[in-house]
Amino acid sequence: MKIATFNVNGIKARLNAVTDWLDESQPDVVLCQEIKSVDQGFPREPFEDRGYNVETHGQKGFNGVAILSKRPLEDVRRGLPGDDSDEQARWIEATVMGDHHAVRVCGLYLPNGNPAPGPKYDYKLAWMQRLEARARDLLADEMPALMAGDYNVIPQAEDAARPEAWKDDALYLPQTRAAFRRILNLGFTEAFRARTEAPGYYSFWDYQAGAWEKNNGIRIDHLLLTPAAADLMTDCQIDAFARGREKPSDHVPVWIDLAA
DNA sequence: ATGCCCGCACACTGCGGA
Repeated sequence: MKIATFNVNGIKARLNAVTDWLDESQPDVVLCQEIKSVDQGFPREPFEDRGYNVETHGQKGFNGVAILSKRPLEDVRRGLPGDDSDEQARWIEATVMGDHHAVRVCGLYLPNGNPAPGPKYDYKLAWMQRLEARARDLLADEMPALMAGDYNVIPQAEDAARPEAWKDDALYLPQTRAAFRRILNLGFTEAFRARTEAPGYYSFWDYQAGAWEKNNGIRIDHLLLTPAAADLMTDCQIDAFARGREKPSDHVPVWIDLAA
C-alpha cells in the first residue's frame, strides 16, 4: 500500500500537477495539505474519476487538509484534539483497510510559527504538544498508524542546503527541533531517515530567488510511523522531480510503501 | 539588509506562506 504526503499549495491551482503525479505515481492514499479551499469548493471529480475517495477538512483561504484514497476510509475524524477553540483546519485522520492490516493514517499541516518569538510561535509549540498527546494515544492502540504531512520542522542540519540561513527561523529553532524529537522518541520511526542517511534530500524549495535551480531546499515533509507500521515499511522516497514540472507546488510528494 | 514568488480573498492590494 503506497501512502504519500503532499502539500499542494492550493488544490484548485494545482489540479493538473496533482492529477499528473497521481497518474504516474499511482499512490493508494494521499494526505494533502494546504488545500486552501472550503469543503464545498474542493474539486472532487478529477479524483473520484480516478477511483479515489475524497475526505476533506477545509477552511476559507488558508490551511486545509484532505485524504484521497483508492480504498474505503472508515472512522474519519477532523481536527487535532486538545483545543476546542482552535479553528484552523490542520488535521484529518481515518482508517484504511489493507489486504492484511488496517492502518490508521493521520494527515497534518503543522503551523509555520514565524515570526519567532511571538504568538504564532507560541501556537506552533502548543500545537506540537497536542500532537505529542495524539501520538501517545496512537502508540497505545494496536493498529499500525502513521502521522504524515508538512511538519514545518527541519529536523537536522543535513536536512537543509543552507542550515545557517535557518538558525533563527521557527522551522529550525532548538525548541522546535526538540519538540519534534520528543515525539520521535516516544517510539516513532521517521520513514525517510530510517532508509537514507545521506544529506541533500529535500521536500521544499522556495518559489523565490531560484531556490529549485540552486537546489536550495529543506526537508520538512515527514512520515512518522508507529513500530507496528515501521515493521511493514518496504520503501520510502521523495518525488523531487515534481518540483521541476509546470506550475508546481513549492513542496513535493514524499511516500512510503507498506506491506499492509 | 531586503526582497525575490505564489495563491487566495471583503480581490487590482494585502496577507500568509517558509
